[in-house]
This record gives sequence, structure tokens and C-alpha cells, in this order.
Amino acid sequence: MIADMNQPMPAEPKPRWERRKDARPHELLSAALDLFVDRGYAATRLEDVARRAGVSKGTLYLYFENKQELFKAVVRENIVQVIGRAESDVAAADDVSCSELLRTMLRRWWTDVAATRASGLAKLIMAEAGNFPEIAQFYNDEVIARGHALLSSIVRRGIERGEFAPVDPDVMTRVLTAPVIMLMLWAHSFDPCGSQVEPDVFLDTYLELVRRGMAAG
Amino acid sequence: MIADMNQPMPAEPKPRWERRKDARPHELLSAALDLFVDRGYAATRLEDVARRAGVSKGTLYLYFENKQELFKAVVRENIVQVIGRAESDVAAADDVSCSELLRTMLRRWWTDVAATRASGLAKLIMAEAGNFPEIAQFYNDEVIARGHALLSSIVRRGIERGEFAPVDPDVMTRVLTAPVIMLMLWAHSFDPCGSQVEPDVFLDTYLELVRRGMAAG
Amino acid sequence: MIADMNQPMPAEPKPRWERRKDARPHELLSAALDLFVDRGYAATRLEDVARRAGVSKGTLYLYFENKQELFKAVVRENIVQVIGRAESDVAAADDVSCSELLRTMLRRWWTDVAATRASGLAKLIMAEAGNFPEIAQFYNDEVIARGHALLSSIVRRGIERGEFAPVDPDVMTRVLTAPVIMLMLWAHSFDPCGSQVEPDVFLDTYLELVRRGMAAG
Amino acid sequence: MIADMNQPMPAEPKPRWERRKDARPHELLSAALDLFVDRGYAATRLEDVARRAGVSKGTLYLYFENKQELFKAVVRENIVQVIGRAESDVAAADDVSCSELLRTMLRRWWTDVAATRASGLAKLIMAEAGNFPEIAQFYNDEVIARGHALLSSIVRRGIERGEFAPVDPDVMTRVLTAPVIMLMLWAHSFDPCGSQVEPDVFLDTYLELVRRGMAAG
DNA sequence: AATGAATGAGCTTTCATTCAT
DNA sequence: AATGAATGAAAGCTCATTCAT
Repeated sequence: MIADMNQPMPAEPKPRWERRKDARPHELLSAALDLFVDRGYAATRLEDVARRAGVSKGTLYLYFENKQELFKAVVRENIVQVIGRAESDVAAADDVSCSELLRTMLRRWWTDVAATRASGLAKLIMAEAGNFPEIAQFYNDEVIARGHALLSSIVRRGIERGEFAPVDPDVMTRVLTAPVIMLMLWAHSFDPCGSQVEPDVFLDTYLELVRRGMAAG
Repeated sequence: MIADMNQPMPAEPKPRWERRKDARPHELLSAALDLFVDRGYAATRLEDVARRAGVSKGTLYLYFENKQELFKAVVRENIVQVIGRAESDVAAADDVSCSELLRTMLRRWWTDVAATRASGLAKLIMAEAGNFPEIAQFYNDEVIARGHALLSSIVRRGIERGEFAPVDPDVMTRVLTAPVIMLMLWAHSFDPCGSQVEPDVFLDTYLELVRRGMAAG
Repeated sequence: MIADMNQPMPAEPKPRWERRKDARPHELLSAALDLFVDRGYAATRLEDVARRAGVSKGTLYLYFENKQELFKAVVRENIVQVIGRAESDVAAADDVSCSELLRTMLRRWWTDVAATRASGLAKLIMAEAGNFPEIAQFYNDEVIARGHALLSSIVRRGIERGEFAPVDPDVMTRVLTAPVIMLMLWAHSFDPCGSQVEPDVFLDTYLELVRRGMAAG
Repeated sequence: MIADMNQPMPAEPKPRWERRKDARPHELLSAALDLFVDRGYAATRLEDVARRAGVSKGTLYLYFENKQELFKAVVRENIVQVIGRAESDVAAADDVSCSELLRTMLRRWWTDVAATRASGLAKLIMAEAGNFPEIAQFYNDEVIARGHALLSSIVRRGIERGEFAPVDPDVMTRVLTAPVIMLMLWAHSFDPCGSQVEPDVFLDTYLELVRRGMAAG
């Protein structure tokens, strides 16, 4: 022990793998996202996830209890977090016009989720939720319900303030979200339909429609 | 004797199995459709398909070579057939206005495919095509390509006749199909979004849009 | 009965299939021999046997209790019968020289069994007897033991008569049979070795050897 | 407490499984050889191989991709390796007399392959090659062709040097190999014929014959 | 006598999860 | 903290045998 302490400590002798310790979970989540999006939930093999992250199968279980928890973590890192930030921002943006706020939120949804690899999670959930009820429940509670609540609160506020025409806020929220969901699905379907669509053009057109269509009077 | 008559029908010798050659394929296809739509391709166990059709695992293999062929047969019975009939009708409807013909075809797509259990196959393909290339190929050749060709031929004819404004027929066809595809997906997603949408209202609105939007001049 | 006799008997109205009634078992045995020889016992599917004989799977079970009995019947028709005839002939040939008789018997074995499709049964037995004890027992009792007894009786008789040099008749019988067995195996092995050998030349040489080698003095 | 001490060694925690990476492949190959030889290729169940090696079904697949590869590995370990060594030795033995070299090689074939459990593989191949073309191909390429090439090269060299009478080297090679092959088959046939033969005597006699028969002049 | 639909045990292969090292 | 060997429950598919027609 004493001998050890006297050693010259040559410029942090950390072996390379130790330095990455903190990065591990993120690397695993990134690998998992890629594979879940590519192959779906059931068809993704944890061994592949581990290999892609450069670790062994066993290591994965040090960080995540099981496949389901890994998936939840992926959703949390890639979607729930974005929603959380959005919630704070909306709460803090009482002075901004609702029309403007809605625009901002939809755009952020697009840039931070829909236009990223994470959009594939929507496809996955749609396809496999039925086979994994616990995952469905989780996704519904953490993503769909919160996202819907967030947007509909803006719509509701806009109506109260006379900024928007009076409509059913829940229905309107669904109308607002549908096209973005469609875009996410298109991005991950093999269907040639999707590949032809230019998402940015689609989104701009759509947002303009929203602006006009929702204006009061 | 009299006593016998009162007995609860002595167990109806109930044969170990019943011979129903003609009905079997349809029963199996129906069971398969249910399960494929419900659980997806990979997660559907052939034993469950058989049980739901009231037969044993082995029987299924008397009628379908393997899982893939069973799936193809399901697609053929529920989608390809409809397209086939539509092709004949379009070929025979040279005198009808293209606008009218397009309306009819989209409506038929809705009633004969999208509004039935078969619409779940679209979701399945979108989600799992990547994992089963041969199925993807089959679906693309037999459904997507043929369906697109059929609709775009009408659009093309309408433009040639001056009935429609001159647009790229392929692009327009994709625009025409997207909403119906979306409806099919909604119908099978656990997402509460979709369940709220009233498909008939949606479709009517959409068709009216098409009528106005495509008119020449 | 009388009525029947008076019927006009219009040129034998027998439907075609009925005429073959007696041929059925033989057709099935022939088909079974082909397939057993080609694929082995376990790998031969009864459905294929039936199809090759031009009947249905069920029909096969009208004539043979099960796969094992079918196989036994094949062996009986193609090998046991030959041995039976040989036994009678040997019993009736008390006046023929043993050398001559031996020659005749080995030749007959060659022409009636070894040079026919039936030789493949030897390969099959050698390869699969271990997995089907009842078949092994049957083959041993009906073919090997009887065949050996027959040949060794001739050898024994020859020694008693001073025609053959005094040797252990059982050992000599094994020496006599080995080459013919080898020929049978060669004929059905994929090994190029066998295909090069000209069986008739081989057999002649061998028989000449037997003639000289066994002569007394 | 004292009572406890008398208990029969409290169940030796006996781990559910043991980690023996290095020994496993060999244990599995040995178990597989036993069963393949005993039952043939098709009739050998991988679960039995695993159980005999003291592991579970799944473990086998950690070491061998599938049944076919397991079989190939068995052939490689038990036959191909021997041929490989023989090839090196022949190449290095330019100064030895061909007669001597041939003797050595045939003897080694006997001791290293034919007199071991591996000889049963020859029977297996003969019986089942027809049903498993890929295995037939492999065995032909790796064993038959290489073995034949090796021996015929010695014969050819012997003829060139005037040591052997001029004969067709390929034919002579087949003649040389046939009896050893026969011995291998005998060793694994249930046929009582074979069990009587004393292989060593047989082989000695045979080698003497080769010596005399092939001598030039 | 003939058919062929129906059965179900059996076999190969996959993969989430555990745990000795 | 990290590894990867080991497990065993599925799931797809085959085929000898049965039996209603």
C-alpha cells in the first residue's frame, strides 16, 4: 500500500476504458436507439446493442435492468426530455402570443424529435405497443398524454384570450399533431410514398395552413 | 329411452376432428388476418393461427407451405383481389369522367380495404418490411406498385383529356393516397389520436378537397 | 349368385382401378424399394412411397400395417424369397458337387439380389439397424442367419464328402460372403471408388479364386 | 450441529453450470462423434449431443453454428487433421522408398482413423451422403479427394522411379483403399460377419499382398 | 377399396437473462 | 466494473399414423 502511494502517478494512468465510464450509458442508449428504430422492439437483440456500443452483453445489464427498461430509457433520453423542456418553456412564456408559441412548439417537435433518429420510435410504438402492454402504458403516460396536454393547454389559452377561434381544444390538438406524426412514420417506412415527400416543404405549408385556419374571425 | 332423450345430448361423440376441406383455407386466412393485424408478422405464432381456426398446427401446413406463404395468401385474398377487380373496372370505364372514376376508386379502396381488418396489413408492412425483405418485395410488387399504377393512370388520362389541371401524375397520386394510408394506420394504432377521428367525415372532407383542388382552371 | 351368373357380363365392365387390385401390393413394394434404397429407412416418407405407386397415403395402410411392416415386406419380396428358393434347391441338389453348388448359389445371390436394386437394402441395414432394433432383429433372422446357414451347410457337406479341404465352415462362409457384400455396398455408395469397379470382372476373378483356394489337396 | 456434520455433504452447492470454455469444444466434438457414429447424421439429436457433453442445448450453439457445422468440425478434428499431417510427412519423405512410404501411410490410416471411433463416419457418409448434398461435397473435397491424391502421388512417384510396376495409379489407389474402407464399414455394422474378422490379421495379410503384388518385375 | 384431411410429438434453432470469473 | 459462457423456453416446420367420407 505504501509502496503504491509512492509510485510516480504518471499523468493519470487511467486505462482507456475507465475514462469512458460515464459515457457508457449514453453509448448504449445510442446503439439501442439505432437498432430499435431499425428493427423494431422484439427483433432487436440485446447482444447486437451491446456489440454496437462496444461492450459485452453482460455489461448492458449493469446499466439497464432488462430490455424493457432499456427501451424506456431510450424513450426518456430522446423524447421525454424534450417534452420536459418544452413544458418549462411554455410555463415561462406567458407573454408570448399563443399563435407564436404553438408555432415554436411544433417546430421544436420537428427539429428535436421528428427530424432525428428518434422519430422511428413512433413507428415502433404504433406497430408493437399491442404486444407489450407495459411499454404502451409507459409511452402513453410519458409521451402522448404529456405532449397532448402541453399543446392543448396552449390552444385553450389562445381561445380564452380570444386569439383563436373557439373550437374544441382536444380535437384541434389532434388535428395539429396528425401531420407531424405522419411525417415521422413516412421517414421510417419503406414505402416509396414517403421518400418522395420533402418534409420541410410539407411542414412549412402545413404551418401556414395552421396560421390562417386558426385565426379568429 | 325417454330418459336418454333428456340427457344433455350424450357428449355428441364429437369427432376428434372434422373434415371441412373447402372451408378451411378461408377459416385459416381469416384467423391469420386477425392475428397478423393484431400482433404483427413476427409475433404471430402459427399455432395460434391454427387454434383460432379450430385446427391443429399441422393442418395449417396442408394449406400453406409456410408462414411467408400464409401471409402472402392473406394479402392476396384481402388486398390484391380488390386491386384486380379495380383494374378491370377502370379498364372498362373509358366513358366515365376521370374525376368520377377517381372518386369511386378511392371510395372503394376505403370500403373494401381500409375500412376492414385488412387495413392492419399496411401497419404491419410499414413496421416489419425491413426485417422480411421477401415480404417487402412481394407487397411492393403486388400492392403498392399496382395500386399506384392504377391511380396514376386515371390521373394521367384526366390530364390528357383536359379534365384535370396539368400536374405530375406520380406526385399527385402520392398526395391522393397519403390520407387514406394515414387513416389505415390510425385505425390500428393504440394511439388515442386516431381513435377520436371519425373516418367517414375525414374521408368526405378529403374527397371534396380533391374535387375542388384538382379541377382544371 | 345364380342371378349374377346370368348377367350378360358385358365385356368385363371393370373400372380400371379395380383391375389393378392385385397389382397394388407389388406396386407399393416396388416404390418402397426404390425409395428405401435411395434415401434410407428413416428418410423415406410414406407419402412419397404412395405417390410413386400412384395411390394415396391412406391406401398404403390398407396393405401394410405401418412403415416397419412395409419394410419387412420389401425385404421378404426381394431377399427372403430368393433365399427360400435357394434353400429348396440346395435341399434337392444332393447329387451335385458342392463346389458346383456353391458357385451356383453365389452367382444366384449376385444375379437375383446383389445386382438388383435390392442390394441397396444391405447398405440401409448396415447404416440404420442400430436405430431400429426390431428391423435389425428381423433382418438378422430372416436374411443373415438363413443365408449363412445355407452356405455353411454346403461348405460343411463338401468337407464331409472330402471335396473341400477341412476348414472352419463358419469362417469360410464369412470369407465367401464378404466380397459380395462389399460389391453391394459399393453399388450404392456415392464414393467414386465403387463406380470404377466392374462388378462382373470382380466377381469372376473372385469365383475363380474360390475354386482354386478351396480345392482339397 | 453435530447432526449436521453427519449429513451427506449438504448438497454441494453444485453450480447450475460450470464455466469450461477451453474444454467445451472438444467435449462437444467427442460427444457428437459418438452419437453421429452410433445413430447416423439425421437421427442424432443435438440435444442428446449437448446432454452427453454435460451442457444444455443452447451451449452447443455457442461453439457450432448449426448441425452441419458441428458435423464438419467432427470430420475435421478426426479425419482431415490426420490427412493434413500425412501430407506434410509425405512431402518431407522424398528419400524413403515408395513401397515403405505406402505401407506407413496405410498403416497410419488404420491406426489414426480406421481403428478409432472415427471410422464410423465413413459408414455415415456412405449411408446419408445422398440426403445431405452439402455434407457429401464437403467430405468428398476434404477427405476422399485429398486422401486419394495423397496415395496416388506415392504410387505415381514409385512408378516413375521404377520401384513399382507400371499401372494406372488411380485404379491402383482404389484397389489399395478398398480393403481399408471395408474394414471401417465392418467395424460399425451390426452384421456378425464383420465382428468375426480380426482386423489386424486382415490388414497384415493385405499389406503383404500389396508388397508382393506391386513389386516391379 | 380408396382417399386425403387432420393430428401432434419431435427436432433444429434463437435469444433474453443469469451468474461465475 | 466488465465479461461472456451457460441456460431453457419458445417457435417454425415435418411426417407417421388415424379416420371420416
